[in-house]
Amino acid sequence: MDKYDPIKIEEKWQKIWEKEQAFKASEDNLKTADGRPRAKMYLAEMFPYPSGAGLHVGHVRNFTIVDVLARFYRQQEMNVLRPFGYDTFGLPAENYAIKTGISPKEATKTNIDNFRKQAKRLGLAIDWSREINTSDPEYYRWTQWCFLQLYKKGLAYRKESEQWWCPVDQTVLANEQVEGGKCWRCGHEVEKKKMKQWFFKITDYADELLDDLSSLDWPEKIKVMQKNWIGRSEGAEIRFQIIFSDTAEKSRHVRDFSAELGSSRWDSSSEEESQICVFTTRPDTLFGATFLVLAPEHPLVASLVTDETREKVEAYIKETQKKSDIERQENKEKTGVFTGSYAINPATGEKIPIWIADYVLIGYGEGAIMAVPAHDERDYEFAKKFDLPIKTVIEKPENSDDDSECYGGEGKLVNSGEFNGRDASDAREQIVAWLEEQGIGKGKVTYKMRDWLISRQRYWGCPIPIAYDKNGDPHPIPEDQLPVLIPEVEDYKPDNSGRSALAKAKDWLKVTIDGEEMTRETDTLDGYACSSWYLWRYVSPHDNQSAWNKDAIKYWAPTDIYVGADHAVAHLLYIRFWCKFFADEGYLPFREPVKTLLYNGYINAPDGRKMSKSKGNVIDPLDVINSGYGADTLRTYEMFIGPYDQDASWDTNSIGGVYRFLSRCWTLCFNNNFSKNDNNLIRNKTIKRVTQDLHRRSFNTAVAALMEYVNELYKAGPEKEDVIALAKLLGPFAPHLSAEMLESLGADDVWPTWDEAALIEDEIEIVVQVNGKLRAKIKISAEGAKNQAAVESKALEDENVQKFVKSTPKKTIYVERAKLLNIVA
RNA sequence: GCCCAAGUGGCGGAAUUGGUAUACGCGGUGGACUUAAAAUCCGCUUCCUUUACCGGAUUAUGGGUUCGAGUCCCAUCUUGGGCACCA
Repeated sequence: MDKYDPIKIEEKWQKIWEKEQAFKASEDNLKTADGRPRAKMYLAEMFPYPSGAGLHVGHVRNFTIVDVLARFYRQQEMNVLRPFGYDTFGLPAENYAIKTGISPKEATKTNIDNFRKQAKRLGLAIDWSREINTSDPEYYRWTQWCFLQLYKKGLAYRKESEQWWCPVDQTVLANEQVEGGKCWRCGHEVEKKKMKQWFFKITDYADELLDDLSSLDWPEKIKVMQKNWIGRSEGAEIRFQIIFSDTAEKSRHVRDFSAELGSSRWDSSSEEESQICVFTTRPDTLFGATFLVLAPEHPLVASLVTDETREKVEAYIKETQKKSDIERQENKEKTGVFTGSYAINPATGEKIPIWIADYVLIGYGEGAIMAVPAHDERDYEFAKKFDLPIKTVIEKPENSDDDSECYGGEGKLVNSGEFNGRDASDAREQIVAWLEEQGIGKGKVTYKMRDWLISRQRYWGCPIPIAYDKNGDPHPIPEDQLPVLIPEVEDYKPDNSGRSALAKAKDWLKVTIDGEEMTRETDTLDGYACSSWYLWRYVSPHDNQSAWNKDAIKYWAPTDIYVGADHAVAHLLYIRFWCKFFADEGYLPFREPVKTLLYNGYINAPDGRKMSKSKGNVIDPLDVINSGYGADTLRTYEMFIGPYDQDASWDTNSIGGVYRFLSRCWTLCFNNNFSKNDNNLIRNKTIKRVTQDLHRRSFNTAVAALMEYVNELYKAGPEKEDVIALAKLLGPFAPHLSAEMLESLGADDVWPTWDEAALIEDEIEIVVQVNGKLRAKIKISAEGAKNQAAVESKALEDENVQKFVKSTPKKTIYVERAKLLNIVA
């Protein structure tokens, strides 16, 4: 018998699979060989960014999860689509180009070739004919088409606004790409910069994106993150009449913040300029509003200051501007100044002071609040510090254990005029109705989510298919002129003009549309736009008539299982947004792109820290394969390492155990020493366990079950049938070894089924407890186990049981399902 | 601060519906084979007591419900993740 030589057999099978295009998917593959219908199954991982460093062990885990499921469903004779692609636009390739002069296009090609070669060595069951690459003009032509569809419907628009700007990468960033005030790519602190930018109007779908979360088979933590990100709050906007102080500046020097806020909320008549609009989720506490607070950037501030307060207010505003957003977030100590003016609480008619403070944010709600210190933590803190009145309007219920001075809960209204005695929850609606009657407010919903900023001032991205006429007005590039190709340039470096390197391609900039000379847009699209539709491209990746073929999409999509480890609120929100948009446009027959989302954990270095080049603790999967372990061991090890959705640390010793296990599988098959032993029980048990474990995605215990099976076959001696079952069950984890074994055994790879009857044992072991403590194990016939009295009398015969049961038992509990008898003595 | 998840041997982890806690693997240890080592094969390996059996303790800590709790409830501690002045 030859020794198990993974390198040899893996090369052999990879060649065979390549030649036979073994995993090519077709929507015509509807029936099994014996005529039963095949269900479709579409699985994908989040496609990788092919970095120069090649595959790392995290990719292997991610790809293997998809592969195990793909092969499992395939062996169960389903029609499986399992494609692969590359997310290739982005900063690393461009920064590499700036450093080395090698074009991003060239570097990307090299990296893809390397990635593909490495992925193939894992033995993945991929339909390689469907490979896609987002920086391929054949692909980004359709990204541009998608943009134009959004543009046509007004969901891609341009506006001037303050945006996050990374001074290192010299580009703006989406809110989703700013992590803790820092650039997600380079980690440098971001700044605000006012620029005219392109946006996608994701906020149009805020409600649906929120509501549909409940129907998704996604991890709860992702749903919560998306819910928080959308940040829907229901409440009311209320207008407060301003009493201008005599010395308050009447000639308005209202600064223009309307662009900043993306609306014309404050482009208003003089009547509205004498009012302050606030947003609140607690209109029921209106009677307790004892002052107003405006964000320092609020445009009305300039007209509220008086001669006495001007100096202080201006100093405060200056101080706030100096602070970075991070500093503002870090320092929670309340600060603020009085403007000098007052407003009227519309409910009480009382005159209340107007303050400014940086704990009120200009970007949320109305940039102004009514402060109810008795029932809001922050307002309470502020009122205490500046000695402002606190007025209770909600009575704390008597049974409440909340003993803080500031009560934010529910209760009955007091000090609230005609609303006294009402429940706060009812009063919310009633007060809003009253405000509407009075014409001074209305019910309103606000969201934390902002529109998706998609402009990037970078070279290596999908050009935005827009050109500008002489007046600077945008025009879409006609669809028949797509793709707008990325021009070749000498120097990829952005300058600080706020324009990408595309601006350096002078000839490319000129374009004629409808006989008119225009200048092309030089911004490129956020890479997330390119990945927002790729799951649909996979169904017809080479279609040159449409982004995706309607029949193919109807058959394959939506994606049944999508596996990733990142992008909870960016990519995973964007694909849902595009899906809903294209469903509205009639291009998709479903409104959610992914049925089941699996979110796998990371693999850390043996010391538990993140793997990184700088720490020198990176495990290279190719080294693991080439060291002699092979891909099957690597794959099986990464499935055995722990639950797929938890982080795990690499253990260099443990992988040896998996290799030993596969070697033992090999030995069982190839030492030509089959016995005639009856292993029906353990074989059927194992088939059942592995099948059920795979259905519930418990990959680590499925491998453990196979290990136990092999250990038992070593002891008992295997029948040929036992080894055939083993080879089939190994298929998802160790496909090369499985194929080699099945070939030698002359068997197909169809997933085995178990015989429930074979699982019934002749003699059953019953656990006997006395007062819940294990005291004996007795054996009884299957027939006897059905009879509680028989089990009891047998148990009481046991010497050890007798030691603990001195008199007649008070009670006995027999659980046949658990094979357990508990005697209460 | 708020929300969520988790805490089980020396280590990674298992226990699917409240029913034998510690499966499987690593590490350790003893033996077989070998001149020897590696590889391989066969044992043992939660802790305490014990040559062994028997027994006792144990799933972060403290209570509770139950015939029976790693699993359910309450409180506390620790770790990880998310959100973080969002009115």
